[in-house]
Amino acid sequence: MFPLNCVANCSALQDIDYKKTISLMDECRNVSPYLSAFKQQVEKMVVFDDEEWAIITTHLSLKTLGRKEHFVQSGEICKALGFIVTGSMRLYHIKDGTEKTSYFCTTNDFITSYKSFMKQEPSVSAIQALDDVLLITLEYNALQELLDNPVTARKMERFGRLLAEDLIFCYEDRMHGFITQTPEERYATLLHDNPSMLQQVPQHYLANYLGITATSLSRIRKRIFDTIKR
Amino acid sequence: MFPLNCVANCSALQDIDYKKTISLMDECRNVSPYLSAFKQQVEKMVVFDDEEWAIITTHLSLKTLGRKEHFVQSGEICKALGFIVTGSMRLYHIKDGTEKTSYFCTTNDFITSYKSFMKQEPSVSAIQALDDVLLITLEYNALQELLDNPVTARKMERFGRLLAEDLIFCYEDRMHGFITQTPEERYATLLHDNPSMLQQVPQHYLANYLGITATSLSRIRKRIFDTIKR
DNA sequence: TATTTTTCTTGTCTTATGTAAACGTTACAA
DNA sequence: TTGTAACGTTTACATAAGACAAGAAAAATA
Repeated sequence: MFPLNCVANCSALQDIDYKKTISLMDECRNVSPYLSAFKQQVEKMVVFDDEEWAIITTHLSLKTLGRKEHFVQSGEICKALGFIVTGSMRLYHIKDGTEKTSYFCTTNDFITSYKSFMKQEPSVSAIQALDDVLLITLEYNALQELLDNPVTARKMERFGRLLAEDLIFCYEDRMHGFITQTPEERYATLLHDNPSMLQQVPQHYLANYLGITATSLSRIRKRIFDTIKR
Repeated sequence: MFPLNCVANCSALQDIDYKKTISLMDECRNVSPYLSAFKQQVEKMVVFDDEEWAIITTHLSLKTLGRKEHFVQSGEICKALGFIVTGSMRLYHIKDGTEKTSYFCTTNDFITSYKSFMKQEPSVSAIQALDDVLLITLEYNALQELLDNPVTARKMERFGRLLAEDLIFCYEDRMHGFITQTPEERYATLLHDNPSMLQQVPQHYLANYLGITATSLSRIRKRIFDTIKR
């Protein structure tokens, strides 16, 4: 297991020094010990053979983020697609100076600021670690190389398509909830479909995700749990 | 120009007879006169050469829908990806017996019930024509053939990826609106970014799209236009 | 352990929204 | 012309949500 605590111990360092430290540490680190979960998730979509994996692997990097560190800042270009080996993250927007969380990712999920990454333009959203996080990353240039390489091109296009489609399915469901359900129904649905998320994530983040305020979510919870008791 | 009025004139016929009529009419119709707009939109994403277009074209069909006719019904498997040559359509869900519109498409847009089409499973949403509509369609099996054909496979995978990505960009923006904006701000944004849509679409559909009731939208409009007058 | 920060709940007040129903207008068909 | 259906607006009323503030509880940190 990767010693995540060594990251946490550095968290008093300033942002910039800290990042340098990590990137130097990364140089010495090989992706391979953490590849199995990554391969497993990728091969749910496309099965690559050994030759292809050999190429892909050389295009991957490891990245560690301490709690509250950013994968992308708002206004920055998102440089990589991430795969979360351990930990969890949130995606948020800034509105009137306050943060609005709109998405969560956890172990075995892929994460990126999609439009920013694919178009290499400044991101409107930021992505931040909720815990200490270990990521496998695929940088934009590395992805382009895999899409250009005749050995990997065809399957990488397909992988990209299926990854995008999964995100669409997720958005379709979520949008469906916003259009057809009340905030209370959306919370109840989440409680039913994804109870683990509710325990891992601070409520005020969750409130944003549901499109309401933290105050309102607290009252919804009270309403629901009072009803259950009765 | 395609004589859409001939479709409208049949609209008194029962659903099932009507559909038969149209499908018979379709047999005699060649896609080619309507291809240019389609090609233009596709080639914003991927440029196909003549040999590839020749193959693709044989996999396309034409479909006409009269006003209020359905492209997909809720619970049905969505059989095709559509490209709107003329007309406009809406996507809606049913909640407590009432319809909730969640998406609009118009000329030069691609439309499908994504999850249903890609997984060939029953659709949770329905897609209906708002006008008389002329569509170029690509059926699921035809798409699979293009993805299997070595001549077209690589570029079709890419086309699929880029089409999916465009939809993600659209969802990202929309979700951003739901998380960070009030209904009034969402309406104002739409008024600014897409004024033509507001004029083409009935307000009660628009209200659903914004996540509010028609009553509330009417009040919002009154507030906004009163403010402008002052 | 003690202290600080973050998170959650509660209360009050104000405002926006949903529901349901009524009304006027328009488009279309009988 | 008349009738019907669809659409947009308005009203009254009840409810829920937002803003703001205070305090409790929990978690992170020293």
